[in-house]
Amino acid sequence: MRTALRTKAPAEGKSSASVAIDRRRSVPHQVYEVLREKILTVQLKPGESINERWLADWLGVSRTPIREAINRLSAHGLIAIVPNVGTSVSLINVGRVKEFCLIRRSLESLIVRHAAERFDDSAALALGALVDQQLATLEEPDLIENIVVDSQFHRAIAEISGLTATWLILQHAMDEILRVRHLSVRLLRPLREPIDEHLAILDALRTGDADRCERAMKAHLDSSYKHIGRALEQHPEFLES
Amino acid sequence: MRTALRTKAPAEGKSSASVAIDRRRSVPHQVYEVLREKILTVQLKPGESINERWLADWLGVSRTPIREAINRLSAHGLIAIVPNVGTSVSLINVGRVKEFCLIRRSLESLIVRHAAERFDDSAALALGALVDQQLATLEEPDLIENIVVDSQFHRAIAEISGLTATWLILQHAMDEILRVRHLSVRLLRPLREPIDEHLAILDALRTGDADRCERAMKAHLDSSYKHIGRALEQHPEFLES
DNA sequence: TCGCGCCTAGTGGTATACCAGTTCAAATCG
DNA sequence: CGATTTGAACTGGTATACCACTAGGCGCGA
Repeated sequence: MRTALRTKAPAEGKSSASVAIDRRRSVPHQVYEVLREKILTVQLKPGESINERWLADWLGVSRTPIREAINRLSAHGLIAIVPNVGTSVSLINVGRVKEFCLIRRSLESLIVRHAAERFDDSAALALGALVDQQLATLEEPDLIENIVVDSQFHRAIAEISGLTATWLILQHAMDEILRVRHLSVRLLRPLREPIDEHLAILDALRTGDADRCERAMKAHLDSSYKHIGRALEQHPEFLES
Repeated sequence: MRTALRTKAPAEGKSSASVAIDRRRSVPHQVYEVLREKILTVQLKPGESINERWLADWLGVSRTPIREAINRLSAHGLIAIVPNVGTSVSLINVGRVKEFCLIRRSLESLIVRHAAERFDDSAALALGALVDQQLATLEEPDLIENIVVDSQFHRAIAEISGLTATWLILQHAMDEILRVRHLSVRLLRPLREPIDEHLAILDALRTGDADRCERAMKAHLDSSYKHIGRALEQHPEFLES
């Protein structure tokens, strides 16, 4: 529990960060992005402790922006802060993940319905390209690239729908789900099924039939839900309570 | 724009705050609650500027916890921070409010369906009491009490459903809507219709028919949507762009 | 040897001082 | 008299020092 980030930076004089902080943009925002990335990809494992002072030294900034970033992550449930005790990457709460899947199902249905109304040729082109890109990932040995493209597909639909606030909310729910998917990223190979489901959604969007779109999306997310359940079972060491 | 909070505290030596900060609980959290309350009830009007240092003096704490609270409010869109310029209460973005109504419709449907499955006698009792309480507010001259009880009704359903994360997300979306409702709080009297709709939802819950519950909830929210639209039209001075 | 209590190191929380950028208005020059 | 410039006041952003509290190890006493 104490090792945490410590092992990574062998005390090289000053700020040996692999991730450079660019002073032009908001420092707290960059710290937030860096940590979020590392948590979602499970480079920072659930339960690992986080030390504000160490992070500050590592990134070459003061504790203040670090605290700000950590507070945001804590608000999203990715980090658990226990006053006077310590901060650590949140364990995965199974109930929470399942609830987020429900939320996702609900909001992505809303999104795809709106996307159906605003669908046009350029949207079709963009989604088609993403499906092709995802097909290419079938050759990859692990899931990592597949997950990225998969997320981009859903994001693209959200952009077509124009529901930006909804996407923002959804993204926070997705974070927890994404983390679970990354758990087994090295063990599994990309599958064909989800891509076929994406194609089904794209076909539905082409017809402009909102009900059909919603059905296709729900079918896709329901099958995704099963995979998530399996991934959770394989990693009981990261689960809460 | 500069007057803002200034006018309120006529420089009375030290910390003339009407809201006392209790050192036992988290200071930033309390500051957050105080500001959120004042923004949602439109005691702090959209567009009003906010001064960190003034707030810090007023509440008798340092700027650090103030900044933390303001950052959280900014993340939820209630406050707009412009670097090197100033911080102010966000103007109301009509598109955003409408989108939040959609999100609410979506998530409250999810919630009421789950509540239908977990509905029992004690739940019926609690909701019944809230409807009675809301009936009592019909005598009140303004909406303020009515809005509070109305929110409690929806919250109670969320608690019955057990979907705590969903309610948390929903609450953030509701904040923006609540602010709009408070705009015309002094002008309007409580109406009978929404209460009847609440009764319809309660009846549907009693039958345990999830589909019927969802229909009742959507009908309720759709009629609520119309009222919100009207409230927005009456206050163009607070709207964005 | 076992158990209790103290003590130190380390945590997050808070206060404060300083910095860079922006605004607005007064003063100065044409 | 008007346009321009310059500077003071104020903004949010950052760094740093200090504080209260906890955990866990170490030693002392039974």
